[in-house]
Amino acid sequence: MSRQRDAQKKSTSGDKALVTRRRASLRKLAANGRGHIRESNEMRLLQAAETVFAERGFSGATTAEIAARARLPKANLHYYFRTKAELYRAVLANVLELWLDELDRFTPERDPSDAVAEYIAAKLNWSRVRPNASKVFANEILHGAPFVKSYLARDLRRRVEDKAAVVRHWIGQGKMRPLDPKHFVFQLWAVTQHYADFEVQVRAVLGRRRLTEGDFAAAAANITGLILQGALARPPRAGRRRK
Amino acid sequence: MSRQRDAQKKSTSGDKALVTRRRASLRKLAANGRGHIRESNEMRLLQAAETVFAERGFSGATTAEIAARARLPKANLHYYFRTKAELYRAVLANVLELWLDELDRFTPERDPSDAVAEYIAAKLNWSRVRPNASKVFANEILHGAPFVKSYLARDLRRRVEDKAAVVRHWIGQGKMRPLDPKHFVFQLWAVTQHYADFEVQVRAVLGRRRLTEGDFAAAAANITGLILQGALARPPRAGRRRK
DNA sequence: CGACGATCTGACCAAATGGTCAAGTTCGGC
DNA sequence: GCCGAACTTGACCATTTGGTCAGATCGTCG
Repeated sequence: MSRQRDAQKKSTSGDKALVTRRRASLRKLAANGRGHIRESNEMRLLQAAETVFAERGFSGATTAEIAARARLPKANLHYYFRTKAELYRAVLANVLELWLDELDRFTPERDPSDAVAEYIAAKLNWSRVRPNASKVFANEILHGAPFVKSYLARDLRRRVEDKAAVVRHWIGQGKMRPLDPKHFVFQLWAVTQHYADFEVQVRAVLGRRRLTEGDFAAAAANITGLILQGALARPPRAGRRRK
Repeated sequence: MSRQRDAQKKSTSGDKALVTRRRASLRKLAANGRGHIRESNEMRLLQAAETVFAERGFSGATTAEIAARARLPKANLHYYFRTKAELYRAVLANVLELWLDELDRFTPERDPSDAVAEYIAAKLNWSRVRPNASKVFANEILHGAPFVKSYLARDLRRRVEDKAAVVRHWIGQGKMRPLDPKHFVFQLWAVTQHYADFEVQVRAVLGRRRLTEGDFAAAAANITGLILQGALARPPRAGRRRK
């Protein structure tokens, strides 16, 4: 819980006072081993909210539906989260935390093929096990990122900048084709998130009622093959020598 | 206008009576050379609606805002489009029409590298000149495609089935690597739409206030390079010279 | 146990919003 | 210029919905 709250404080600017008050309250309670009711209820609300926000978007979601899904009276929801926006922010903070770290597989020492393959597998796995997180984020971005614009411009941008340097390093080593590192990252994001965000379309085209584990395996294999062959430098042997 | 209406009739099941009535009225007027007021106003409303739906989603959009953007009183909007849902359907129909045809570049006689490169360029171009169309569609899919689910399962699925056959043909000819054709199509969609749907994120990471033509050119080059090298069979001879 | 803060909740409210309507005004063919 | 149809629009309404509140209940520490 506190992880999520900290992330929230980091990534959003509004409601400082509120957050501070709530955190103080939490700390005191946590120290006493109390507050487990709060923790449990916030958990349920966040989970319900993730689902409802994913299905209906921010405006389409109603606090009544979220509360119902969490099996709590609506007034209780507003006891834990002052406003719908605050609840939404909390959900977003969870997702951002999830997303951000995956890029850390990109380090100069590693082999790009390993790092990229792992990244694809990991991201695709999130799309499978927590599609709603992905959808909430996608929805937020789609509508202009009103809540996380500053986060994107700060943290995310810096992070991608770092990873772009790594990719450039790999290129310099002759391990990858010369390509634009940032666009390369966009393309990784695009293909992996697609299976969560556009799930309905994928299902419709494949004629599935639900995407199976096999579908995701096929997707992973395809993406990995495409990206690796598309982005890695061709192996120097086999009669061809590059660089 | 009639194109859009037909597409709408094809792709949605509800409101048959309404559509029929409106179409009859339209036909009569068109025959007399009248109805230009209707045409012009519907146009403005559709355009305004595309923007607002893209920015706010279906639930977030208000008929008042759409009307204001079209510089018409709200009651006037409801004169041309009975309900918000009907207006939304009309916007969607426009987009679907736009999307569907691009896949037709995939024909067995063509060279896959040409077809794919063209497709990427075309799709990316739509992302640039009509990002809102893409966003409306993305939003619809993201939230479970309540209005177009049947369209996806019918028309789109068949279309992709066809094109998958073409890809298989190319693979059989040794022009492409053996890969899953449908997933290949998903990946094409993903990377091209990303630049419209996640525009804010792309802008934030690139540090742009607006995506320039140059950004799109870079994206196109990168995607094309990645996909072509990733999906085409390696040229049999060592000295490369294609086209 | 008694106290006190945390938690719970039904009832309520004001604002926003989709949609209606009736009384107009304009248009274009005759 | 007349007439019916197309179009316009301010005023209005019912519903939905985010959020409030006061009073009740619970949990636990001293």
